[in-house]
Amino acid sequence: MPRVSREQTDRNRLAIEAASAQLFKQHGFNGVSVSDIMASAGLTHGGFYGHFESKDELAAIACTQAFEQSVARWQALNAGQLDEVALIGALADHYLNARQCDEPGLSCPATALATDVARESETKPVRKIYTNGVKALIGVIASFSKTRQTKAARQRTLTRMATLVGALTLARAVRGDPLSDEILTAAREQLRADAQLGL
Amino acid sequence: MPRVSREQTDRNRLAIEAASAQLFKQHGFNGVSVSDIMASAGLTHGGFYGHFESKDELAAIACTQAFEQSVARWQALNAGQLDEVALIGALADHYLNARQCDEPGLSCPATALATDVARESETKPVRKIYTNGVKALIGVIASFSKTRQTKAARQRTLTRMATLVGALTLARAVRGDPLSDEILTAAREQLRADAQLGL
DNA sequence: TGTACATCAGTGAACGCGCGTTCACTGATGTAC
DNA sequence: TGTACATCAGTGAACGCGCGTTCACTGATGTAC
Repeated sequence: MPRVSREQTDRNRLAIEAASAQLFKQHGFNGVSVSDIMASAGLTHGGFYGHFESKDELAAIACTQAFEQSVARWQALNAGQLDEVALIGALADHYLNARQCDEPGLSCPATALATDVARESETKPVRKIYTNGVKALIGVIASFSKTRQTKAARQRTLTRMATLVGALTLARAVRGDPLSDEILTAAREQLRADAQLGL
Repeated sequence: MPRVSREQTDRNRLAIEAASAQLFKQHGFNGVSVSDIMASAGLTHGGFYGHFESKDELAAIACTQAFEQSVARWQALNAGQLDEVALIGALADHYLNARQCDEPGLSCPATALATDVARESETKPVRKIYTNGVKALIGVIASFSKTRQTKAARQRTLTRMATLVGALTLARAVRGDPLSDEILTAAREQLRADAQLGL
């Protein structure tokens, strides 16, 4: 039943991008085939190269979009008139829960794609995209604080980011064991407690 | 030039195990082929199945050995008469440095294999091995403290583990950018500072 | 507005390739005498 | 200790399979008149 209207073509492209972002985060770049992605978008594999140059190009696009979505979600936490302590608590609750843990496809690329990106060659576009994405997320955490960004504050911000990523990474890897939830809860409460102390 | 002495056979098996542990940590379970592993051990791929049932079986063995090595290294930090603050500082220095960051093959499986393990089916042996390995590492951190393990202490221990894993994971993914070193340094100093405060 | 036709999005077979695994074979090792 | 032979660790070709990518084809869409 080819060919398809221009509007449908655009919708198909968006569907491919959305499906790939989800699948890449869930199974990694090498754990997903072009056929998997196209099937998930309701198409067959052959049409892929009408939309994208290569699987690598789509990976870069999907990574970009995934970070944009994550940054927007983090910024949305800042919509109310919350102070830093409440914002860090809200971020910890948002990031470290069972749903994020069980559904990497719907979750943050900073954690879901970290190891995949690290294993890509440094010349691949996705490396720079990932780095910029992480910088943007770190920027959102920093923006939660209304005071001047001292060296100590910067250090705390980077460590918070590391704790968020590490707790979710570990919780996923030990999923099925009570330790998984225990790690999420511990990091959540510790981040909140440390913020409370004004560290 | 087959066949080979029994001693050589044993040495070959050990070489395969060592090579695979290194390659799996570096490139992930699916990023390494049986041929890669055998070549890295100085052999050809066909002999693999004389030593192991399957690639999965070797993955489980390699994961077990990698954790044993990591646990031993962490425990070795405790050989002196250091107090908890000094031990946490020593662990942070050991875990969060450029060498660990640049050489995942020589590094800790808790970080290097986390995402790979998370993507394996829950029925695969490597899942349980990984979980037990992480528990052992957490146990070593807990053993650094000479006081009773309160709920707060347990929470701090789990968060420390998360921070170590997250900082190394992120530093690897943004390698090539100054942010990489900045994250390692920040987490290292923050872990030390928090320990100093007796948290 | 209606018709004739060029365009091109999507299909599915096909490509070369590398994967995990199997297996017939080789020839040095290990053993029985 | 020396010899004859069975064993079996390692080799490399081969298996079926799925990968990323290409391409001839189809037929509804979009356009020129």
